[in-house]
Amino acid sequence: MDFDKEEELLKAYGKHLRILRHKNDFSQEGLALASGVAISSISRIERGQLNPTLTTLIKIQRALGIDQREIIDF
Amino acid sequence: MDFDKEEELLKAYGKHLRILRHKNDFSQEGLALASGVAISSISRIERGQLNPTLTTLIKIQRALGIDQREIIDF
DNA sequence: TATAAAATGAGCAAATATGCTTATAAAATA
DNA sequence: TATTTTATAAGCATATTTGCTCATTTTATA
Repeated sequence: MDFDKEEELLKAYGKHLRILRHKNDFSQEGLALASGVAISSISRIERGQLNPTLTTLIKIQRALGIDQREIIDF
Repeated sequence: MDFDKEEELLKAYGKHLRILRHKNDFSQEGLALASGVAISSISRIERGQLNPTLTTLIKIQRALGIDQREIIDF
């Protein structure tokens, strides 16, 4: 990352994910159960403390029932 | 991952990335230099051996000069 | 306000991503 | 065919992701 700091990018992504989650009426716990991703990971991703892997993103995207493109459109 | 195996998903993603890279006229080395992602990582991602993080995906997307959505549309 | 639900925080272990290097192999081109 | 470019492979060290658990805090609701 040379333009943005990685830190800022992850924070921005966290906000995006939180909005998606709320829009689709999930609590962190509900999303964790539906996706198979640990609630602690979801919490950390939303706070910009974790840099999720592709498969984690796809698990979340599928659980939310959204389009693949939407998960990264932030 | 309950429907697909994670392995298959990463393979499918690797194919997608390779196509994007060729479409934009990059060698693995060129993409590595442009993105700051190690060539060994790029090679492993394309072969489905590595589960890239969000920031790695974004670095590659930016280097390729493509839309954010395109990097995950596979 | 009191209670319940939702989210954060911290710490641990295990698995894995990343970058680096060197050696080979495969593919493209002169 | 010979040369060069491109890609694979493997191994190592380091950093980080992930899941787990428990305690605490914050937010929503009765």
